[in-house]
Amino acid sequence: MEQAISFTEENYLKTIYSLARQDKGKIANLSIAEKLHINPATVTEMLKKLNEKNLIDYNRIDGAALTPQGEALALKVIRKHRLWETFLVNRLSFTWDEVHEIAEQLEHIQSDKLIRQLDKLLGFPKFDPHGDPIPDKNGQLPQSQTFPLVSVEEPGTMVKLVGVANHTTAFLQYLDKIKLSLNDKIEVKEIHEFDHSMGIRIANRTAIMISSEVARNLLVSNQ
Amino acid sequence: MEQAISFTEENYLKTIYSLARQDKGKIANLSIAEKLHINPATVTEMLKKLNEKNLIDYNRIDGAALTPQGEALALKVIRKHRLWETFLVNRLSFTWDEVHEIAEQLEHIQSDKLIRQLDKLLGFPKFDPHGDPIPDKNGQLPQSQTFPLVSVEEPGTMVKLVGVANHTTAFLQYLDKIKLSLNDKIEVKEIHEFDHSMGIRIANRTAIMISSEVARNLLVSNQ
DNA sequence: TTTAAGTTCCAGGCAAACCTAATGATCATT
DNA sequence: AATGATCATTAGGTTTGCCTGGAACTTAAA
Repeated sequence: MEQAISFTEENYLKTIYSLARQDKGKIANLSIAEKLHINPATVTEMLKKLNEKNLIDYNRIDGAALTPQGEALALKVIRKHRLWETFLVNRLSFTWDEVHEIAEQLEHIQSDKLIRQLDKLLGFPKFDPHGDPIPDKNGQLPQSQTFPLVSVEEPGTMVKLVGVANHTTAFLQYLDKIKLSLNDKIEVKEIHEFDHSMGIRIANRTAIMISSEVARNLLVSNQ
Repeated sequence: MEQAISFTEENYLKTIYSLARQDKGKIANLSIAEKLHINPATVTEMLKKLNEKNLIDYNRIDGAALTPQGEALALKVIRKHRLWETFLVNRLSFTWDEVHEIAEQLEHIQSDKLIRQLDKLLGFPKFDPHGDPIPDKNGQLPQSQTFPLVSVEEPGTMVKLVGVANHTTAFLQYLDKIKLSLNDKIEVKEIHEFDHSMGIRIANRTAIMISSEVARNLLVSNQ
């Protein structure tokens, strides 16, 4: 019994997956409704349907959690999304703030061979242009110990930008403006207690100031 | 007033375009219904809708014909389809009998920049893996004077395979089996009057027999 | 125990894309 | 000019997928 999954259903699974990452645990109806900008009643309906299809475990008290099948499907969609983003940036000269919407369409294309070959063409990338990990064909996420820049407490610390936690066009274009790119080295020069703003040097250039909000959205690793 | 076009509507436009190529002129309701395997009443409904949107000129007596806008849209979809097929074969190692269904999905992705960049990546190809002409970004089709092999009347004629008129998996796999590929040289050795079957030599190999049905679906050019 | 927050149930709606069955129009031929 | 064949249209449904608002319920905290 091959059950077809609609675009909408795939998007719900993706949303539940990403909320579960953040919130650790079962997902409330309302948080899905807010994220997707739809009515909570609509969410209830869909959650019941996904529960029927064994893609989530759902009850009114605990909320929703992906079943293994649901998680596999969510990871597959995420894999496709991130591979397509990588393709768009690496092969078709898109900038990192342009690719999300197109990838939202491309992620629903159904063809296992297509995604396998695309992965191969791109050289089996582990991270997409935003630094997000790309699940492999078995749904395994590459490990990376990243942390938000804002959590650095010692001036003088050197880190490397490996990802962003905010994918909005506005934020990405801000990074372009301050000429901060993935894999750039960042040295924390000063940390201001009162607002957690930071002075940083990017790739040994002149130091600049960034707000704690920005620092919160920059994911970095040691060295 | 940007009016959204659904997948289904795009498919109707494509169908009308291709029928107009064959049948020269206005398209009857019934021929669309047969091609898409749907009920004529359904077709009537959709044709009225497309007429409303000024994508076709339609009345019950003459049938349907694409307006300039409708033709431009049809050509755009065909362009996308054929560029994606080219990408799949040239970059992702697909065979020519595997690509149609995936391209049917990919052709509906909306992004002008995507298709422009894809075209560039592929080196602005003029023909897809089946030899079908790819419309350029202005909807212009490259010219090529091809004719079906079956129309050759003189034994000894040398031609080149430049396309196929039948895109079914069965036919394409038959061509693979007899090791006939695009751009192969074909020499017509003998023509049998009674059934129009032909003896041909492909790329100077041993001669083989093909039926007139096969010869009808092989598009060739001189030299 | 009351209230607020969250969830669900219910009734309903809407659009897209398809169907059947009956009716209507057109045309070729006699 | 009549007739029958063919094709198109109308009318009335169905299904799928998505959505809404409002009433009612549950739960947990004040």
